[in-house]
Amino acid sequence: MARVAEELGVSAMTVSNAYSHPERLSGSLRERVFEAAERLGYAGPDPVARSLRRRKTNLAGVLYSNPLSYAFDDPAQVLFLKGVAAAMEEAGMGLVLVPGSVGSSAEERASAATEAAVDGFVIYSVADDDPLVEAALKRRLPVVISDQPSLEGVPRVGIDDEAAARRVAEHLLDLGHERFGVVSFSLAEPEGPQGFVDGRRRTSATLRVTRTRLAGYGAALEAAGVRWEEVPVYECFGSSEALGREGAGALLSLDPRPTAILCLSDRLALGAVEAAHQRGLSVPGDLSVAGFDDVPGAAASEPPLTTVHQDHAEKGRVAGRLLVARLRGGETAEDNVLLPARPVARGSTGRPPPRAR
Amino acid sequence: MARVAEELGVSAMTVSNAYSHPERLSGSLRERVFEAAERLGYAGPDPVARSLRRRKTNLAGVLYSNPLSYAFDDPAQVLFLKGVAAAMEEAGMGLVLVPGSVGSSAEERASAATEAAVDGFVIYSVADDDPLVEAALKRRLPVVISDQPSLEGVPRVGIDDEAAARRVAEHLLDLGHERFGVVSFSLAEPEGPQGFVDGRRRTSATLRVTRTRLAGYGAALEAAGVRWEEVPVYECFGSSEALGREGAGALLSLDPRPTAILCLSDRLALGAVEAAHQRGLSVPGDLSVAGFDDVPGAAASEPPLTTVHQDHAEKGRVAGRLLVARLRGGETAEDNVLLPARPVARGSTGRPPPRAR
DNA sequence: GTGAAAGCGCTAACAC
DNA sequence: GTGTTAGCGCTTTCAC
Repeated sequence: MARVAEELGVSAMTVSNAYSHPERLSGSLRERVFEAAERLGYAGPDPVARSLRRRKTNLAGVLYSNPLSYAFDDPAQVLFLKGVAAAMEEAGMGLVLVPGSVGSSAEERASAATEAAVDGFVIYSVADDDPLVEAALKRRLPVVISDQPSLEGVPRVGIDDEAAARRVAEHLLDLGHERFGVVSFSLAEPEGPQGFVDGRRRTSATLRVTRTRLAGYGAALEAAGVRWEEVPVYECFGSSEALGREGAGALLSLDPRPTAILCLSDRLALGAVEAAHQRGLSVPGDLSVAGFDDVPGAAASEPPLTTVHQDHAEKGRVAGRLLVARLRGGETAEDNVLLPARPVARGSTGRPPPRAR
Repeated sequence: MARVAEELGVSAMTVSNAYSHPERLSGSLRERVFEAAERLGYAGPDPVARSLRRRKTNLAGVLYSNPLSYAFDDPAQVLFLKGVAAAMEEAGMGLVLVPGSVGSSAEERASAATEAAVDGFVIYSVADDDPLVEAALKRRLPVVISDQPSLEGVPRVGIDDEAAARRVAEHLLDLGHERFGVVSFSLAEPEGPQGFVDGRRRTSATLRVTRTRLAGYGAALEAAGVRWEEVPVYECFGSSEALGREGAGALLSLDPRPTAILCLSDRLALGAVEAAHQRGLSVPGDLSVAGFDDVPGAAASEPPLTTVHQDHAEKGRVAGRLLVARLRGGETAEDNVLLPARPVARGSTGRPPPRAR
């Protein structure tokens, strides 16, 4: 910039103004500045220096606990990102996907939050005790959390997971089911071995969404006289079709076999349906399967998946807008947005097989 | 930082070193620095100031010409982003999604490239004459282009679009088709009215991918004695199922009706299949439809879609790695990576109906 | 409408 | 091991 100023015999300030405050210059001088810049190969004010001086980057960071590329595998997460991106775009801001975790140690993850040059964070679905959260908060930048954890004084957007879970379970109960199984994603980080989960781990899970959904299932089942303690819950460390197959496979090997499987995500549920088919069981004839999320594809699967609908893109959009509001307006009212979610009964659930009643 | 240093009676340099060069400090002093920082609410070196001083941000920008949220609608783009993200994560870098374009004027788009605080750009599928490209190049930062445009001296990763298009067209020709129609996405930006495209616009299109794929179709058809000039090409301004329905609808209203429709993307092709079904035409009985991209879902559609397979995630990964290599290694050999792409014949193409032969 | 001074928060380079 | 100096490139403030 100094070189451009020198070339023209004006001060650096004038060059700066040409870019940042056009109205403070005569049109012709402004033209001359741009022309000289072009000649000297000056592309305009350095964004980093400008950010330092202005004390804002115009960038929002998105933080989650998985490797970046996972975020693009899960349709629910993609929709969420889409919503956040839309909100940022509205506000003329960019989105930074912070490198999650190559080695993925807790420390490394925290440092991602510490070292990101952003004006604020959207934290997406992270464990209550993830050091990421503390690190982000320590920056004293505005933060909005989606889904989890739920933190005093930090705006959060999510759904009523417990009520939604309760209502899918009730749907299955209404159909007459009595023997249940659950395929869950992680209850806590870091991940241990996969497998069946005892009662203590169920209630002490550090992933709020998992804990709350399980609590919802439990409440519904207990209310109907099913002993929740005895319902097998298989914990998978992730949320993919393959894991759902594995989890449901374990449940279907039990004797007696469940007639209904509740899954904490649609991807797990889609895998559960596959597992049933592999064993020659029909869905919903022999086995009912319910998912959670209503991702695109749930309605189109064979059979169409009973699940809980929620608007993931909207969740992201709201989270993004909440962050922008904080960034712009300083302290707004404390927000804790609960978006609607409702069970959708489709073809994958039906009455239990006669011999099982 | 100064406050922390003062608190401890050491220099700012020592505090800086505690964070950036741990080995230059005694362990105990380092501990004391962190402890004082904690007490004073200092979260560590400001990332922006650090970036200014070190002259690197550890961020790569991704540039495309559509609004950010579009990128999350198209499965091919999501996979591409996933690949870029994976490459960045490998390198310990973050990814910036630069706000495309609310008002979306060319100038605004260019300014996104001018004002992004990044170390380099991945430019994804942008028109030859998009000012975005010039703006990014002017920054003199490393740039890698995916798909388009194709620029002297700028590394590019893509597929051989022309050859791939030629081969799908040949597949249809081999089946015996003689009456073709094409559903294309945009030939140029900015977008004009949708509709049928004349020969001049076909060859002067500024979107290289579109131009090249059309050229591939044309070459195959001409070689088989079909007059390319007379093949109707319907241009849609985007690549969605809805647009594919519209474009195919227009083609199916022609008399004589095409027996084969070539689509420049799978989403368009999926829409074309719907359009046929709406009209009571069977695919491939009455109409053959071929797509391009082999997105997840193409194989699972009804009927499974004949298309051109390419590995979008790999494309993103290669683009990302190329950028990282430039960033790290300075000038590497000029790269122009062509990834494999091959036609995949599935259920949506078959022999033309007897009465049409 | 233009410019001088000051400083955003940090760290490379080099002493000690 | 620790400190000093200097400066990354810009813009806010205020004077002219």
